[in-house]
Amino acid sequence: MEGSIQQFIERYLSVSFLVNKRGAALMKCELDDVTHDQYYVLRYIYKRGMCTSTELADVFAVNKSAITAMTNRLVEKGMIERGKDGDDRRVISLSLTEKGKMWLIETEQKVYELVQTMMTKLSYEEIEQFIQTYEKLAIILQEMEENK
Amino acid sequence: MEGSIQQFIERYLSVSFLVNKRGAALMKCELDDVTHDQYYVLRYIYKRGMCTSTELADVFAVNKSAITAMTNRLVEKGMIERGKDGDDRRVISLSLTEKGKMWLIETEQKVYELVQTMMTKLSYEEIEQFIQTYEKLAIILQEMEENK
DNA sequence: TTAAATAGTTAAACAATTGAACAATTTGAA
DNA sequence: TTCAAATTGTTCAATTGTTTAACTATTTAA
Repeated sequence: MEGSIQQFIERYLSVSFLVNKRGAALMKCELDDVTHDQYYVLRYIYKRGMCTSTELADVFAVNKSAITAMTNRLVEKGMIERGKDGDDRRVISLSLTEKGKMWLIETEQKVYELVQTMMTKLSYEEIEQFIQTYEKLAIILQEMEENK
Repeated sequence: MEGSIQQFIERYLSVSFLVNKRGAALMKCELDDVTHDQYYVLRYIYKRGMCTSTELADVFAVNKSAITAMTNRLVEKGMIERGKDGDDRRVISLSLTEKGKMWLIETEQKVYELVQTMMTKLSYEEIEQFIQTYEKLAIILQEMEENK
């Protein structure tokens, strides 16, 4: 049993790195001017409607100054805009511009096709099970981060 | 059925990004001076015993010049060494130094503990199934890359 | 034999990231 | 109520990973 766990870990480390790297490389082809990380930031803001730097830094597990740099580039590209809102005058809200929304909707289409091509080589049940476990891992990781 | 696939894609995009980011952030704590990417390069060379720049560039899906930059840093850190060998005098072989091997073995221990903490919250069967599907995805991605 | 292909490097540019220092603002305890 | 501590976001300098184009050295093949 011990040996098997070791092998699981070994296989997991190898395959997770590979899939991430190769997946990112494939996605990049669909993203024009926008980088892989920027795409995920745009996605996140779009799904939230609006969010703050601190929230992004928490979600993406990076420093706030990294978020400042990224959002600067996205503002320069006309994809997002900063706005003051709410009672707390320290807080700056981030939201997609019309251009940003248009771009994201178009791009999601292409990315979806890519992921779909990948997924339809698996059975419905296998996908369901895979994603469920993946989601469990996300929660476990978050707990591990908090208990540190 | 159509709608479900859409939801799978959405869930997959969200969760894969999160797990990668957070997993990398947790791992980084165990890696002293070495970066996340450098760790995977060291791992790969160690498992192979020896390899070339071109091979690394293929496996990691990046340009050869990116590999040159990374290996330069690893040579500066004393973790790997370049050697000429074989008949083809263009080829430069990369292998771990003694220091590199020592470091990797120690670090693998810590990383294994981390991954183990994560995995032991799942059942044996669930891990097995998850990794199997993950490995299928790696193969599918490689095929998609070739057919392009 | 020589033109094309291959292995690796270099240099310039950009993106992502960290850490430390900072300004503006809010919160909370004495 | 007041003032020290905490929070939000920014700036700056440094490091790393990456791409593209141009280049050198070497091998392959027509």
